[in-house]
Amino acid sequence: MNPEKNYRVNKKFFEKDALEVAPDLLGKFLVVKRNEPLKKYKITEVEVYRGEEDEACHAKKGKTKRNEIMYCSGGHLYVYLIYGMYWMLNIVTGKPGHPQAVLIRSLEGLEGPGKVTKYLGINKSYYGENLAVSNRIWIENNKENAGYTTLKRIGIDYAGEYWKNKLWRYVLIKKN
DNA sequence: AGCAAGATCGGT
DNA sequence: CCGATCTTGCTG
Repeated sequence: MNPEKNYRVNKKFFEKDALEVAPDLLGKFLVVKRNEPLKKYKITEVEVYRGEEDEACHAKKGKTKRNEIMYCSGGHLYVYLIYGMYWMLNIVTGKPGHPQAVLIRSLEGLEGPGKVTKYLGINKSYYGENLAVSNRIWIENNKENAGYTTLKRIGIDYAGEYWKNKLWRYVLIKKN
């Protein structure tokens, strides 16, 4: 009997559309196994990048060596370096051939996508990792229901107004 | 082969 | 507001 198995989010969860997965990720736990003891970090802010038509999405110009994992089935990790310094942690969602991913922007007490990866030690070696089966990173369910707000995405001035204005950033409402 | 840009962050 | 820092992808 492996207790971990009862809590890990399965493959099916990630194979839904990014716009459905993103809000459902809020409140759940990101678990990274490095040095014991195992720690769980509550996901508090995520952002959706969805499809080749999305001007802000890395798949906007089709498949490349960097973004090819986005064309795979949901549950894989899309990790890339930005500004030569910060790793961005994304969870691929949806079905194969429909490039989309959810960026993990903040964890409880750890705000900022660059800080999340730096603190957790996420780097290129996590590219393509499968959250459904990996033994060093996965997502765990949380029973508490999560209220959230939607906002515009950050840092995508290069995308046109239409895509810039999409309310594809999801933030967990803090409870007092 | 060369170059511009980038889903960020911390310090002025 | 500005610089750090380097991989990627586009151009020639």
